[in-house]
Amino acid sequence: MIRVRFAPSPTGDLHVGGARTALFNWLFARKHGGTFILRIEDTDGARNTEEASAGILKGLKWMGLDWDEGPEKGGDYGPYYQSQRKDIYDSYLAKLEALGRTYVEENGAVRFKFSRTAITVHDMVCGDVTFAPTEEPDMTIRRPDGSYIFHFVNVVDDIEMKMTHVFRGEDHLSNTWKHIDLFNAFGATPPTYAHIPLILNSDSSKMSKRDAGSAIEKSYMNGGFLPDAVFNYLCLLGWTPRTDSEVLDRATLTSLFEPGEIHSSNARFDMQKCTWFNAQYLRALPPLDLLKAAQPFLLQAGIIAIDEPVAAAALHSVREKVSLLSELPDWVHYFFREDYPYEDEVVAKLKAKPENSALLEAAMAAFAALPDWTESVVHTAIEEAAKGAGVKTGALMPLLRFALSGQSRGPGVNTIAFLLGKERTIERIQRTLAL
RNA sequence: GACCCCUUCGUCUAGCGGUUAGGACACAUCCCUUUCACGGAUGCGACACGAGUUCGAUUCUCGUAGGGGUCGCCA
Repeated sequence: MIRVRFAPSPTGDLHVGGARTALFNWLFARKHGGTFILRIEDTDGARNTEEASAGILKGLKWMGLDWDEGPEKGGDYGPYYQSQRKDIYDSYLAKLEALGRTYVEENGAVRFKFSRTAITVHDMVCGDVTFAPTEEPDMTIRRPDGSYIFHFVNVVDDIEMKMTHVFRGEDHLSNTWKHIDLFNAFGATPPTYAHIPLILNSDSSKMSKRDAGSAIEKSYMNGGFLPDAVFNYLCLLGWTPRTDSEVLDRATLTSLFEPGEIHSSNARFDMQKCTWFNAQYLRALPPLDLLKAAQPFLLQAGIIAIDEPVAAAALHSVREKVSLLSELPDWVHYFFREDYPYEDEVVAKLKAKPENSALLEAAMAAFAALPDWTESVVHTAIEEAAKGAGVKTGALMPLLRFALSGQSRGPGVNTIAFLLGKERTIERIQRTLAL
């Protein structure tokens, strides 16, 4: 039975590196029907905060990385906060003491005596990596105040929680021999490791919490990204599934996931490509799902969508024009207010030719005479109005677009008119004629 | 400084001894078109360097250079 874990330390928000680490663990667990555990490594009281811990849970949930054991969930190997596991660590320390593998510093800190033998890490990504007997000083595993250090608790918990595999950042590879030394001391079998490549900024520096685009909540949740898109893009940073398309849903990514295919070289984060993925997912969203996803951004822009089907249809009509949910309000606001603003330069164009008013009036008359109100009927009416006025359809369309939306770009004019309804369409033309 | 990992278009990558070195994002041009987009087509663009192994290296080996990581009483 496969058991994997994501073990963040709550020193800040969930960032893309952490999310990708969690993602690979999650994929592996889900693919093999294993257990995905969330363990909060809050052993450093001075640096950990509850807000950060909550933020990490929030980010994971948003990404759809649900855990089987851990905070809010429980499980047979809890507690899942290391700050609550002191008794367990004490007993493991006692084992080490009994083995004569520890000694106490003058100030009370406890150190673990390295075996000082060659240690080989068998890694699913990097292959076998052998470290020569170390010359480093023995490592501290407990602070003078009695709290424990990462390397120690990490190993103890991986033993206690029966982890079978560990996917973690490659920054841990150089320390893994220390962990194996501990596993060996405890007479435990180390998990199978997979050290995954780091995510770098576009300038090749390691992406960390404070870098632009690193925070899941701030950059992606609040930035108008869809979780599926970020999930998809992050999968492709360090792993290439053997498929033609790169746009793949969770089920496909899960079934295709192979740890052995994970790259061993670092990857730079490309916000443009991540945004492109988002655009792909945005377009594929059914209207009501799009509305649901866009609601927070509409609300933020002061748009209250009362008529859900119409709002959904309005959003749907511009779905191919945007890449982010946050861009949607600018494209649809005029559907939700009668005092929509007019773009200045288009007002100038409209007034530049006196005959424009006559064209708009012709269109208005044609609309008024319509017994039905569908997109195609509206379209035909516009064509005929243009014909009757002796101009091309293409000359009338922009005028109507501007009258109905105040903008020079948007969905098809017949679509706008249809969604507004006959009455509002006529009112808007009148409002524009009065400019 | 020591040790570890890595090195194909600007970026993400395919390639696992013989390919016109393929795809995606971005960019450029054209087509489509009532706008903006979408979509379609085309183009631009890479094997870090040096030895060796081999009939033949992007591919294997070793160096060099470059990048990243680790060496905490952070995780």
